[in-house]
Amino acid sequence: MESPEQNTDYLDELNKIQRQAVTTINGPVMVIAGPGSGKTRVLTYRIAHIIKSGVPPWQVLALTFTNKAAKEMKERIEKVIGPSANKVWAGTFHSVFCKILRIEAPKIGYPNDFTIYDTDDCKSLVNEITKTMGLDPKVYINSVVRSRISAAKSNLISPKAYANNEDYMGLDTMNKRPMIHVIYEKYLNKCKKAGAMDFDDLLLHMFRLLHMNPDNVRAKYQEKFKYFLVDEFQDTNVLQYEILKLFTNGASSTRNVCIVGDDAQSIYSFRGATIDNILQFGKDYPQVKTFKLEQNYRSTKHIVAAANQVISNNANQIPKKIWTDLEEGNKIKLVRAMTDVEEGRRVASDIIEQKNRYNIPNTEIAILYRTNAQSRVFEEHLRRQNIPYRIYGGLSFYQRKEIKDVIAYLRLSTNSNDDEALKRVINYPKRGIGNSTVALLTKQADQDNTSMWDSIGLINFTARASKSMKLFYTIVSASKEKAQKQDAFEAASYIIKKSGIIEAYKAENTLESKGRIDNINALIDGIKEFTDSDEVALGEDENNLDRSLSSFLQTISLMTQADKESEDDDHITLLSVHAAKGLEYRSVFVVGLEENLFPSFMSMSSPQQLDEERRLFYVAITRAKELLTLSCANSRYQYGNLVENDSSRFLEEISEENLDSSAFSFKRKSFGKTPRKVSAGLGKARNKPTHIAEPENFVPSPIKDIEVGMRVLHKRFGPGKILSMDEKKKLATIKFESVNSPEKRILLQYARLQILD
DNA sequence: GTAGTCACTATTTGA
DNA sequence: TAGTGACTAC
Repeated sequence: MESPEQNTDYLDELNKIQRQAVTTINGPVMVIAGPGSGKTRVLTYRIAHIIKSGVPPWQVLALTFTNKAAKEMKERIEKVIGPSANKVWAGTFHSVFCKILRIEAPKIGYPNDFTIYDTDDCKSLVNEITKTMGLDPKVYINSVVRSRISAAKSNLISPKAYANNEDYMGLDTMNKRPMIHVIYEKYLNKCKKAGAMDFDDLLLHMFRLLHMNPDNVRAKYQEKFKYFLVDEFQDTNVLQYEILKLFTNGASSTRNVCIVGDDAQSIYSFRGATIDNILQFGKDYPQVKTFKLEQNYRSTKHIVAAANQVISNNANQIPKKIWTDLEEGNKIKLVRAMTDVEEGRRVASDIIEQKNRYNIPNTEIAILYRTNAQSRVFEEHLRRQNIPYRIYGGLSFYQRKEIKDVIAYLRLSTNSNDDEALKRVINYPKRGIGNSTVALLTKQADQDNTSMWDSIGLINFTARASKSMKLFYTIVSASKEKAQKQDAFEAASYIIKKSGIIEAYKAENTLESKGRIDNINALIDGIKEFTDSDEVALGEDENNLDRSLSSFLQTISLMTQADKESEDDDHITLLSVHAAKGLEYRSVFVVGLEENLFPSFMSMSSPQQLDEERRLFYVAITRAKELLTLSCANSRYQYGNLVENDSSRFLEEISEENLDSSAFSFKRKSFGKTPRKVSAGLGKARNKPTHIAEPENFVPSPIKDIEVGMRVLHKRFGPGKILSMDEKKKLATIKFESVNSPEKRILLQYARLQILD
């Protein structure tokens, strides 16, 4: 362990205000950190400084929003203080609370091995509840119900409080959904029975634990953690802030809490974040010392000036002025294209030009858009120009079907009450447990108010179902035992083998199924890595590593795709503005700057929402270090229609002197108009057809002429050969040439084929 | 169980 | 337009 008087060279790397923010380690501190102001540096050096001053690392709790931010922070602390850095409790809100709940869950009526329900599980659960309640799924729209429940949780409103809350009930009644509070109550109940928590619950139950304070557990953690840091505080919701207060505000707490944030970069109010927390912090911690980091080390003068101009149009902000010492740099370039296709083409050719002229590597270039759907045109042109690219967002590894299936088995083995996992795999691989049997099970469990697993023994199934059920029961029982006794890798290997999933895919024997098997093997490798690693989740005792399967499952539930991103690849990056927060690139393209797109048409109705769009634009342009290009199109295809929009009002908020004079100035007619629909259905030539057949030439042949061995054309699958057919000429087995799947069974009556030769 | 059809919908997204 | 979920008919 380092001695306190060790060198503090790192302080020399900080400016005066940064240094104050780093060295004022006692008492409440608020750091308002503009973009590029060295926020992460302050945060990490502050932690290093705390530890250098003699505080044991495990007394420091640092909370972030993304795993990536947490990881980066840890790595940077390690550079300053060495390997003891990994004793710091640094992680996302969810992962840290998950760790604590894993130890304390029994105090609030949950098992240690609780499962974490992901979004799909929640969807399925809400579906089941609305169905059994006989509610119309068109009225009780799944996503709406879930977001209402989530909002209630994030604002600490219980089902009972919900039912008595005029605002919530008023809105629900107005939308003809007065039963949401009942769904909410059932939802909580079902999760409890299943020993499951959704993402919001990790926060909610953390709150309940500290609030209800069984066995005086609050004192334990107030005793344990002496120094608190919260990153991106502007993105916290009410619940998160209340938890922070419970941690820091008690009698035995020293209230050494530092929050870091930027009200101008708050872009998540749509999911419950509230800037009020920043304002409230000053009231709750009146002795707070505030530091404003206003010097920007990232961007050149033109970019910083533009950012200031844009954000000054917002009402209500903490006053500050971002400035930079860096050079003037290039002016901001505007690209005005006629169509979205032209926009894509010009951005791609500009990228080539920049790479040549300024020698910018691909990894230092990013295209930022408001909606993910915009990425397609850019992909096409980048591909055409042979520029390698990668898109952020999309299906993560853990969301793939085969991985979810395997994980469902693993989940069931550590917590057999996990109904969602059970429903997923009870008949996968197929073992003859059909819908009616599952329905029977659901009903019984509902009646007895138990889990489906516990109901299995109580039902008189038909002979066939009973046999299948016994098989399933044996598999899971054996798996449960392994999960108890062995480490994650050993248990998982056994369970996966026992489940028969790999055999099922092997039997399919297609390219696709081979890929799925590869993915399952990759998962097994991942589990091996987890078991061998010494960075596994900390148990009760920091030196005692928890290598159990349930620990593994809880860890991966909180991971996302971005977490396993390989950074050394040579590619440019395409991502939404939201996803770009916290990142920086030498050259940034912000595209689609049109009214109704950016700002989004969804945000036109209220000034508050428009301000959030403006903050989003502010975040977008401040990602750029040297080169910033803003582009818009006169017309673009949206939902299959050609739509004309004025260029974005945000462009007019940037002064001419910061803009490239070679670009022509903008004349817009008026804001706030709905998009003009120009024409419909002209999009035919835009995208290459995904199928091979030419629809124009397609003439289906009469069924009677079709024979085994013929080469035929299918409208969607293209040419193929008929391998076999039943006598009545109803069903044909066809091998298509162009499709990666081997044989398809086609009903001739419906599918229509054209004989080719 | 599966292929095909129909109707519907359409920000942003972390864990 | 494109993707999805529900439904249907074998």
